[in-house]
Amino acid sequence: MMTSVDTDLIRVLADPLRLKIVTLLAHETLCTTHLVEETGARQTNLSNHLKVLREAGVVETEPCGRFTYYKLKPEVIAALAGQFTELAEHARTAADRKRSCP
Amino acid sequence: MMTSVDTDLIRVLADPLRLKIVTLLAHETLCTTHLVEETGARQTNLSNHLKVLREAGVVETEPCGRFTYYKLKPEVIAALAGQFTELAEHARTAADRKRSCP
DNA sequence: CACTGGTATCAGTCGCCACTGATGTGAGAG
DNA sequence: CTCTCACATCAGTGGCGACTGATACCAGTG
Repeated sequence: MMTSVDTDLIRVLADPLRLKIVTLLAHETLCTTHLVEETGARQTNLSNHLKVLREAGVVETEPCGRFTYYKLKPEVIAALAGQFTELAEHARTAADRKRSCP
Repeated sequence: MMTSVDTDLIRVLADPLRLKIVTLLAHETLCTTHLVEETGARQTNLSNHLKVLREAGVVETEPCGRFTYYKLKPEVIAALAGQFTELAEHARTAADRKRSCP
């Protein structure tokens, strides 16, 4: 059985601005305006990144009048953490399993 | 205090081929030739990625005659897993902390 | 209805990075 | 020594994606 990590999910989180967004949302549920203030990025740019995060299932939206609240989905991050933990566990014993030189 | 995840480390792992390498090394300590067989990638390409992983401190090298063994550093992956776990923990209570609309 | 403000979408530009072929290096084998 | 093989480095190229301005959309307000 092959312990593997979701590549697409990591690629989504690999962008500095997106990771910043995720970090902010991990502490507080915010709407786009707040994120513009916090990150200093343009609204268009931020909206693009939020779309990526939404389509990746990392965040959820909750409309509130004219505003749109974004909140992080903890189970997605937790699942990723689990995959890395499993990988690290495997790696601890990988030094013993050394394939011989061809 | 701000729970944050190492962006550079994630960016290193965000490449499909590099993640494949990391996954393989998590199960077995291998040398470049093995990785060429397993991934099907060119030796040059693979060597470039291994350099990135080396400089990021994700893998260690161990010379063995003409061969070079690569092994994963478990503590790096474990640290990353810990950061995501912490982030997920925070996110579980983030729904309660909703900043009011401006 | 018109107007304002929050958010999403569109089309275009630009820079970074993954991949390539060619070449360099260094250790064993003969 | 020479030759071979494992691996690293170099220079060049192509494509994806982050960012931008302009614009469309939609919900409240008056």
